[in-house]
Amino acid sequence: MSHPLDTVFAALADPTRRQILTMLLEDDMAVTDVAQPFDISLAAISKHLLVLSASGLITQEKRGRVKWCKLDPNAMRAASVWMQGFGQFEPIHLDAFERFLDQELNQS
Amino acid sequence: MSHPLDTVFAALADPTRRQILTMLLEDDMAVTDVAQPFDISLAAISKHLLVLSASGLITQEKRGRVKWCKLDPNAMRAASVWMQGFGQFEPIHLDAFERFLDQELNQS
DNA sequence: GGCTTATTCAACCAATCGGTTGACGAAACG
DNA sequence: CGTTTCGTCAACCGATTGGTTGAATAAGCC
Repeated sequence: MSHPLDTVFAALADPTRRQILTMLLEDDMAVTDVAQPFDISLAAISKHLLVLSASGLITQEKRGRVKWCKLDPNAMRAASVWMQGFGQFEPIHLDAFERFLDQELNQS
Repeated sequence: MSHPLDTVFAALADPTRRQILTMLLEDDMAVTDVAQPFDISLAAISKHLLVLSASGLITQEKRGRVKWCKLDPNAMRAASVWMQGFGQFEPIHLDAFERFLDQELNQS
């Protein structure tokens, strides 16, 4: 019975889990493949993935004997929105938007 | 020897600490005043504030016998940038930017 | 000087966390 | 069929966490 943001931020607080998330950014992965770059046990990785899916940061789908892990952007978006709600700093991706803006302005 | 994001996200994972941060959004506060809305001990609040300042989310300055707590946006910005670096979702404040964009495009 | 207020320190506690190991279940291979 | 591969489960471990209390420090007030 804890706030969703509790579990999302807690999940993000661990460097192994953050690295897993960045790996999943490239492509969906099976549990064993996720574990490959780390030198901790497969069981430990399995637990990390459980934490990530419990927080909603990833989803897991079992096809045959392999379980596929994929990013689910919703939870991280919620956390990001909470932060932005703070309004203490300029919106991110300003650069990208300015480039886009320049492009739009100069093409006509 | 942990990554800065470890401590920032860990600090954000606690609802009491997040509430303290939102309180500090209104104004700087003394430790005792921070503690007032919570029904946990002052010592517990003091520890929470230590966690927040260790992570860089707030700074504390002692003037006389009272210690003032104020938000420091840098740490949260770093965390927000990390999230946005994921690029899995539209940048927040898109609305504001689109309004700005429209304005720029239509004024010439 | 003596009381009061502000805050931290120190010791303790139960619960959670990140990791291990070994056994287990279930799907694929030959 | 037997074996290998994929992944989880269960029990355990030491460290950390969020809380408590009571004492200690330090600054302001009358």
